[in-house]
Amino acid sequence: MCILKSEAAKSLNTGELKILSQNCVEVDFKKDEVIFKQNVLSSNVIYLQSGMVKLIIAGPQRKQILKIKKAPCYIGLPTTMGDKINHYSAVAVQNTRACFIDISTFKELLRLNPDFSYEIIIELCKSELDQFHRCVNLLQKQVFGRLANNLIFFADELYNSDEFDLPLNRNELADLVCSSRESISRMFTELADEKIIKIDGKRIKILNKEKLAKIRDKG
DNA sequence: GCATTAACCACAG
DNA sequence: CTGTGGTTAATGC
Repeated sequence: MCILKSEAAKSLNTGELKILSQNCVEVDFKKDEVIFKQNVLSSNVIYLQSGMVKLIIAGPQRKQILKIKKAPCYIGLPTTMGDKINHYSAVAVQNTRACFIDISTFKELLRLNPDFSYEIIIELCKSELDQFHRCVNLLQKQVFGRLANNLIFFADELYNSDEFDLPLNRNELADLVCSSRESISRMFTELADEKIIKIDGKRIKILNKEKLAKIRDKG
């Protein structure tokens, strides 16, 4: 049962787990497949079992990548609990296995089991703090700082390695840091010239993390 | 004024 | 899909 792996689900008893497993469906997604779509009615909370996903919202001007999320985690909690329709879309960035949990089942478990609810609240709070920081970064830093910030996030949080394949193309990176495709290109070549990173297509290697961190902090 | 930052356009691999 | 050059607008000494 996939959900067993979730931190929150550890606090469920056998009966509750049974309720969960009977109202939960596992689905595999290939890279670029849409897991859920903005503006459509949503009735599931989704637990990511493996893989990686980008959350995208269509803004007033252009689209915006909200966040890259890596399994194991829940996605769509705010968008499913907060309203009837999805406020953003989720698209697989790599092959991903997800578990769809019926919203009424999920609510029932929240009601039945305080430990489960507690874990969910913790996750949501962490995520909100995260968003606050992201918001300030986006508003107060220049593009270089925002890009460096995300490169370090990829290395430290997503891949646990200083060498990795970018989960996004240049255009999407621009959508992530509120910039333009051209600026991202230029910055990559500049960072490479200064031997701070090495680039080969989507392959990135961070050569000088101290300098990169300095760029991130200075903005 | 002059420099810097970064977006938009166009064109080329 | 990417990289580069030219242009341009906004902002800050």
